Amino acid sequence: MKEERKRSEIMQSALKLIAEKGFIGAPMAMVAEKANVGIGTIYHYFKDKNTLINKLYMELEGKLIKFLEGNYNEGDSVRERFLQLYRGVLSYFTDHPLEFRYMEQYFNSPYSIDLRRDRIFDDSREGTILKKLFLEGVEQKFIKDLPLVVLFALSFGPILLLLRDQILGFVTLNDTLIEKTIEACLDSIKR
Amino acid sequence: MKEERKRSEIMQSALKLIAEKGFIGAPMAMVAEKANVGIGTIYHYFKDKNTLINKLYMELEGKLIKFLEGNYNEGDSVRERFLQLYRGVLSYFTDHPLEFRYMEQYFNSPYSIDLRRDRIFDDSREGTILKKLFLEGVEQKFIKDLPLVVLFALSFGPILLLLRDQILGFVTLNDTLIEKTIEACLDSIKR
Amino acid sequence: MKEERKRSEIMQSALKLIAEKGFIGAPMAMVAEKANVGIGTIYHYFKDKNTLINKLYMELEGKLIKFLEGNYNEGDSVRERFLQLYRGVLSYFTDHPLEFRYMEQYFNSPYSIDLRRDRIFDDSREGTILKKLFLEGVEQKFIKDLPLVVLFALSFGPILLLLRDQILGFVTLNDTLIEKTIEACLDSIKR
Amino acid sequence: MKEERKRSEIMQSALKLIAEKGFIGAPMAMVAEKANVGIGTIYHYFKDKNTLINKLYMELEGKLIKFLEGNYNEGDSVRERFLQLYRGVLSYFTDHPLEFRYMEQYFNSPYSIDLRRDRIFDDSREGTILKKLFLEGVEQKFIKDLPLVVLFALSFGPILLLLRDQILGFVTLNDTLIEKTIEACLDSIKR
DNA sequence: TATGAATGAGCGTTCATTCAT
DNA sequence: TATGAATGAACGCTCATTCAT
Repeated sequence: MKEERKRSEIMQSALKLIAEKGFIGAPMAMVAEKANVGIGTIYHYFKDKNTLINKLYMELEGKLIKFLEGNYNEGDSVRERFLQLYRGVLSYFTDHPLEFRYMEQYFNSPYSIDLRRDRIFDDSREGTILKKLFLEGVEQKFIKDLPLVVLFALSFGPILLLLRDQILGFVTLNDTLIEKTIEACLDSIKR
Repeated sequence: MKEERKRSEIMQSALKLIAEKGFIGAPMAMVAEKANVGIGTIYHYFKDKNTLINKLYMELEGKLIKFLEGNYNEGDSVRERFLQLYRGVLSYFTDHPLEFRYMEQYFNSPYSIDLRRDRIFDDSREGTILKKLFLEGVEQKFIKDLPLVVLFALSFGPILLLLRDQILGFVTLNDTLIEKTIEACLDSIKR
Repeated sequence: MKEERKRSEIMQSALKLIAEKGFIGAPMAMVAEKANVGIGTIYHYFKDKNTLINKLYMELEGKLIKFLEGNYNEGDSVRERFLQLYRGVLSYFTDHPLEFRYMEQYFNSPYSIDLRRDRIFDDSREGTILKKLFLEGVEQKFIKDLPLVVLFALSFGPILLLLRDQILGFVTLNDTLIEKTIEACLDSIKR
Repeated sequence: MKEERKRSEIMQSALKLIAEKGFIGAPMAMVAEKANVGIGTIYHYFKDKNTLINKLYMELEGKLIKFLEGNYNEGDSVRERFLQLYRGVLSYFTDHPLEFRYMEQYFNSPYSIDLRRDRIFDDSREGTILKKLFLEGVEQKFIKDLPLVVLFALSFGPILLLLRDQILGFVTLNDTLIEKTIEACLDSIKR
């Protein structure tokens, strides 16, 4: 119990520091301090900084996927499922800005070398869902017949950019704006 | 003359190293070595590493804008001008992958703190052009009536993501694919 | 009983690790792991690492002396007793290479500060035996009249060097070679 | 000029500290301090601690060999040449106790892994001289017909042990004692 | 008695920056 | 102007030791 608490506090501390100041701005000593833990303690739970960073990423990714799956209803129309995914990503990261900043930095760093975003279409559950949704849409002639990477970029490129702007304080997205935006995303992949 | 050459070689060296290995992978000593210049010399041209990084970014941005302006024809239709801009960004960064990697890293780092992307709509020439184009499109009822940031995200979000994938080797974009993609981008902002 | 087993396994573990990897290559955690014992347990049996190392040395020394005494026959001639001691040391360490490596490292480290080799002539049983043998040989005009340290160095210097070479794999000593070698050692102290 | 002085002071500092306190007792910060040099400076001259230690060893070995060669006269009889070598080693290390302690520790550590004492018979000048001397002695039926390693051990084992005792203060060797000792060493390899 | 999570001083090393030449 | 030797703060990480269970 207690041990899991320490592990979790270390991860929280790392999440905050790295999200706010980047990997360099988050020395292990500072992570330890913010977690109210001795430096050595971190090394009981994580082999080294690299491992901490990767484990943290994987945990955050897991949480995101769980959330998206919770909102995803196989019975809905393709259109509705797309809108639901877009809405989900936007609302999840709006509620979890640190996680957005962290994941963004993670992808933009050598840490993600073995775990590139092309994973998005790998055989993980998340990858499968998205891939199947795209293929189903293409088959129904609802979605343009373009490569998956292109469809992905059209779908999520704008959303990721907007989330960034929102988290940095350049926009505030209200509900009607969000609906208009995700409709626009759909417009770009719709036939 | 000669002095300008040194300055330029330092910047080239920094560009390559940082684009390929990130800011951490580019210590000043290595930048100097790759530029065939003494370490101290860098500090004659740039106050410190921070300054070098910022100056380099500004230079790269300037080159990009110049290129885009060269391809931009005020006489063209709004539609054509959008397509031209999209095409321009895609082709410029396809030809200059190091610059793409550099700028991407720059935005994703504490170095860009004072120079946020909201500059895109500031009073620089580039900002003005893009802003005017969006406003003109909205006025003509050709473009959706959405905030500029949203329109920007819809326009360039997909393109930036695709460029990344292409540079990392996950896709290869041929001309017809490019045309389809930029049409799709236009679809998302078109009424 | 069981407690003694733990103590003994800790010592075995320390012996192996230190003999093979040196004092630095044998952290307490590793000693504990190899002994299938909790880290804390070591500290029940030994005050600290220093104590463990010293106790281990003393135990190994005791075993060696016991072995040498077993082969030592007061009734033999001085000459025979010398040869028997030389033979004993060679055969004991050939059969116990880890113990040789351990003791060698021990003497060559700050750990042995309080327990220098001059002990060899102290009032321990071993010291007494060797001292008496040298003195008896000198008195019988069989051994050169030299200081005890010198006689000791002449006797055992070559043997220790050879053992080292053998354990490291540079020589293999067979029985005839051993006999020739110990005769040569005797030649150096013989009148 | 000045640069070479710093390099040399770093080596002197390392020599003293390591000889007196061992490799662990000589942290880089202490080496730097004793050399009146910044920590970073050490790393200009030596890639890392390992390299410093190895370079230092090689330098000390070079000095020793030079000294021994200076005292070695090809025209002398085999007997005289042996005595001269023994005398040389004894007097060199008596005058340079730190170097003795350093080299002793070096051989007894993982640092010497790639540079084992079997080098003594390799094709370095030193190795060649000693090897030739042994072979010549054997051929002249002056020296026992034993493997080189054994002859080496008989010759230098006692001397190294005695030097150790002397440096630690357990004996003081005067000239007559030295002469008797090296004669005894010769006795062990003489036919 | 036995455990191992927790600790933090201390290590080797890096690197942006300075300054005498 | 150009250099690179010199610096030391700061980093990631190790490990002997403690102590609550």
